Amino acid sequence: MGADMEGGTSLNRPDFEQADAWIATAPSSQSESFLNAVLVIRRIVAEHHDRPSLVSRVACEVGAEIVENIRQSGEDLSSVELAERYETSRTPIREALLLLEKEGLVRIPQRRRPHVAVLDIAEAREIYRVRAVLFGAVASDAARLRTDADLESLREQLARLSAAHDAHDLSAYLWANVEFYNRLTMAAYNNTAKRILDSLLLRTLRLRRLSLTQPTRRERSMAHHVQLLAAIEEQDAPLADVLIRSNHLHALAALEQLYADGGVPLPMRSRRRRRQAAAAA
Amino acid sequence: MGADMEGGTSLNRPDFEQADAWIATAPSSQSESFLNAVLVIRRIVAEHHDRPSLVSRVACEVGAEIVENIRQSGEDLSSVELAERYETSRTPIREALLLLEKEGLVRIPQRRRPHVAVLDIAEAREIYRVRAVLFGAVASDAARLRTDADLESLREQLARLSAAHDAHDLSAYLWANVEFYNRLTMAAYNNTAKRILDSLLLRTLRLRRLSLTQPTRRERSMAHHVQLLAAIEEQDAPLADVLIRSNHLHALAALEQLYADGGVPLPMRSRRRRRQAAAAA
DNA sequence: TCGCCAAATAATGTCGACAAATATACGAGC
DNA sequence: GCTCGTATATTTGTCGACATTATTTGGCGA
Repeated sequence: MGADMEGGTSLNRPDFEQADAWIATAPSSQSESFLNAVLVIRRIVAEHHDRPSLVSRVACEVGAEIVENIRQSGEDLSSVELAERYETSRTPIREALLLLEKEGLVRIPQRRRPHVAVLDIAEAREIYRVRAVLFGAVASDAARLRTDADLESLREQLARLSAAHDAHDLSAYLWANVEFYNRLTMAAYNNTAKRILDSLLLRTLRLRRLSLTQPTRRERSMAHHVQLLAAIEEQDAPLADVLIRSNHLHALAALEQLYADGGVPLPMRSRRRRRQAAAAA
Repeated sequence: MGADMEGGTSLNRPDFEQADAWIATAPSSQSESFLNAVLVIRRIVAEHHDRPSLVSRVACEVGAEIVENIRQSGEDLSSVELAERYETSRTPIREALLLLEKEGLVRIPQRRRPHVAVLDIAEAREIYRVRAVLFGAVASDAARLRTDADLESLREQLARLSAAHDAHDLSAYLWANVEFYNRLTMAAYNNTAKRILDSLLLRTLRLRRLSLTQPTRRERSMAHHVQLLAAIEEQDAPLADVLIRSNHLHALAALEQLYADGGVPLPMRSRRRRRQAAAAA
């Protein structure tokens, strides 16, 4: 999806330049990253909506916009605006927003406009703590239960991760990372845990790109993945557990740093962008 | 399972005798247990719906019926039926069902009737494993972070638990147990973890009563709580961790036993109860 | 000029209706 | 008698409309 023309209305995704700031190297990978976001979100939020229903389409797209920081934290998500934009009634929009609320990307207060959920450092801390513990258990299980096919799948993904790392392609690295964790959780054969981890991942995905901006963080992350896969190959469950927990705590520390330095662009106090009287279809 | 009488309309809560089978001693605590279920569900599913909105009312009541095994596993939850029963349109019903789906009590396949989620042993196993790990971390945190007020609250609740145990009141014991865990998770000051644990608890609440039917299980559970509180009082985080994990694994073992013995009344293959033309208002 | 209160505006929650899709009942064929 | 295909009957997904409730605009007073 390229430039959203129709220059006047504020309905289009704004400030692409801002998004640019996070894409370190490959400028053309913007839309590709967005597509990745849509795919991941579809996997997580619309897993049961097998067929491309209306609500799943809206949920995926809006969710991707949030994850890609096209919609800023706290920004209003008026159901009528979205209904106009997707040329549908408000009922499916409402349901899509409910799906996104379930994943923690959107908040829907009673009788108030839904808005993009804000992720303060306290909540991020909580999420990372939970993820660390759960991921530890999952990695531990994966180390014990993984099949050869799982192992092969993980190796393959690690190669992609490494390639993205070498190419200094931040966006590619990010999504390869997500997919690596996806395969890892699958290897533990615990769908309940996977669901929870996926949901928690989604919540912090907005910050992930920020955190990986730091080169030292990326180095550490890459090294970590190599170690982790080795531990799983050797079926060293305790080591896998400790490794992944440690990595999460480091990632959290990096995030705390970013928040402390004001590197997180989040404020935006819920003032609604004025709707222009938009023309026809 | 008991007689599915289908006397007049099948819209009312049926087979109270069936519920009776699980209430070991106090026959009058039936409705009280239902009320407890409603309260707990309101706390969990409708936490943001502060004001008593329509959807929260429906969600709480239907959810309570599921948890109390008044609605059987797999039973259809037609939105028109519910709309009739609550004298409202289908829109709020739909949203209420979505809320319950989010908590795993209901499944809503596309273009098919929603139905009470079935909880097979595999999923129960997954849930208990996740809960064990997460609860371990939470208990660990609680041991370190608990304030004196938290401690007092836990002691008080343990007393109630003990009283219910001495009175052989299964239902009271069950709900006191739920509240004890609620206070415990609060003492860890991690709302994300609490939310997840609450949701997982809700999913297994239906089975909990079954599991506690076994007297030895109740003895063990009671003893466990005493030990756990002691560990938290002494700020022995590792001990709290191990204790709660161990308890969960024992509970799971009891469940496996029940499933193996066919003690779980769950089957019911989604055939819809025939609607009778119900009369006026 | 700034802050508080009231009218006006816009958004949400709910409703009843309709089209598409599914589940049920009925009847034919073996 | 039982299984399979077809017609009927519900049911879901979506829509546009309305009442109620927030939000914003505009006015008044200090």
